[in-house]
Amino acid sequence: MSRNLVVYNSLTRQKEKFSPIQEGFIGMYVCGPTVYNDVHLGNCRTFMSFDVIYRYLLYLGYKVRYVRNITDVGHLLDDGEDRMSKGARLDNLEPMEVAQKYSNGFHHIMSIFNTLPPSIEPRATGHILEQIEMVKEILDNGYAYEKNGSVYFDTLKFAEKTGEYGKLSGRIIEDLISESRDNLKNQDEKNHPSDFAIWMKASDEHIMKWNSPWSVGFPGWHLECSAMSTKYLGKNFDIHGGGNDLKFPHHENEIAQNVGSCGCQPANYWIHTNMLLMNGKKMSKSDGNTISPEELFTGKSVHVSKGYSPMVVRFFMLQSHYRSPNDLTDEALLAAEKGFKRLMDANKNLDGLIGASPLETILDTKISEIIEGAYSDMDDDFNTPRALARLFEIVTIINSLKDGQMSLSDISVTGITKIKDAMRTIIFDILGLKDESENNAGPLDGLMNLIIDLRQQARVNKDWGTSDKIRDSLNEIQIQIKDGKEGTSWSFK
RNA sequence: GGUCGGGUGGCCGAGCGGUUAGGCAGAGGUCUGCAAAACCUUGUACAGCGGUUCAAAUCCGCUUCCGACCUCCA
Repeated sequence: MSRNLVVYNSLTRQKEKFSPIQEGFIGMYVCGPTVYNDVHLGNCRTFMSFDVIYRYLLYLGYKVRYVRNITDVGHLLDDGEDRMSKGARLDNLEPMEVAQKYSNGFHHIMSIFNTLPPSIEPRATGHILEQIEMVKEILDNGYAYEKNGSVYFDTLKFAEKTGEYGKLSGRIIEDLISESRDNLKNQDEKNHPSDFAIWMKASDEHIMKWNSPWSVGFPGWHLECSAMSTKYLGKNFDIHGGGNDLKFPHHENEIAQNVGSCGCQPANYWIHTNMLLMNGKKMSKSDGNTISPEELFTGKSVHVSKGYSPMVVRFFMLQSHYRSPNDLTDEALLAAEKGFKRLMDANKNLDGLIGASPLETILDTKISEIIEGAYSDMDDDFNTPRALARLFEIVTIINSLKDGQMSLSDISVTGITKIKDAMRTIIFDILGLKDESENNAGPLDGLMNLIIDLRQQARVNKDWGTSDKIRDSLNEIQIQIKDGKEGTSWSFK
């Protein structure tokens, strides 16, 4: 915590020095998925971005309560039907079955991408009471009105009295009047087009509904995040995050609900991640420009020429800043795959290195500067691409030491230890990458050692026919033989 | 149409007043029985036009192209 963390705050549109409400503790709320179908890669990018943020805050020594919700009710489609109900109707399942099924899938993918689980993962349906309470408070404060069993947030009145509405998204309420879409359900019940439902009366055929003072119905989308963040992090907490497509209306309305119920700003810092593009276009569930994690891993998609491992994908995403759009292309993934391998190989090469200088050297100093630079990059609004660039400078040094372009006497014992610590802390703890090649242990290793050994004998006997046959045959089954200075190794192609 | 954010070398992608970003590809070299792999070295850039400045990819203006949001989205 001695470092100076700076974060970009969407609320003020500038980088700000980060200081938590309570020294040493951080409350962070991130909008999670609506579990009505499989996660797509765009979702994954957002959660990986916040995973790195979470990991870095932990690294800095903060005790972080990371809350990421699961929305399983209240999210309306264009025709007014609840997403969950629609999923249930199509699959002939209970709504809770749909939610469970896709929550499981979501967790599975998140773990494949090596993201840490949040501290609390609350569900909207588990917090109906809290949401009803919040509707009451908003009504009591005069920022909502009831119409036919539904309750709407009064954006005009709220904007007039508090001047708060539109701050986050840079929206002006007059513009909202003329631009609002008019095809939403119960639009005619609203006093003002920018008003939004915080409680909706359910129709008879609606499956997910609860009793309330106003009607048998369900909470509006936006409300669950306001209620749950308040419940678990308090009325005012440190960080609120989400994809930047949630800025409006979701986050704007969330702020309105929080301010409207308790009179205080929910979060001090708003962090928004940018979109994942594919071939230059926004990746989105609704317009078909999408690739699922499985398709990407297996290569079974028209968008990729082959499969890419989860860590290659994670590395690829870390190579761009979380606030920049990231364009996923086959070519870019191919480049990331090679770069990631180089990074992992260098890390492994470290094991064989021992510094020979008893004293601190010029190289030691240079390395310390690079490492400090990498941490400074993380301090600067979690700049992972820059931190990664610094690591590659170290990669070159490691390889030069290993291959003899640099002498081991140029570096001290502690210099090597420093590199090892920093590489591992940054790559694995902070960036959350994993060395996937370490999963190959078992009988295969022994078998390969035997084959390599036999080939080595043939080579010693200058039996090139046999040695080349072994090499070429293995190559055909996607195993690559690598003859190096200190012996032969192998890997999957 | 409104609001916001962008256009950086063959590709991806940082930087946002003076410094080598980095990765991939390309070129040269090292190693090797040959090859592959690996490693080292290295060229190439800031959409266009003006302006401010000793100095601009970085600030300002205009032009042009692209993207996001504007009540489905992470």
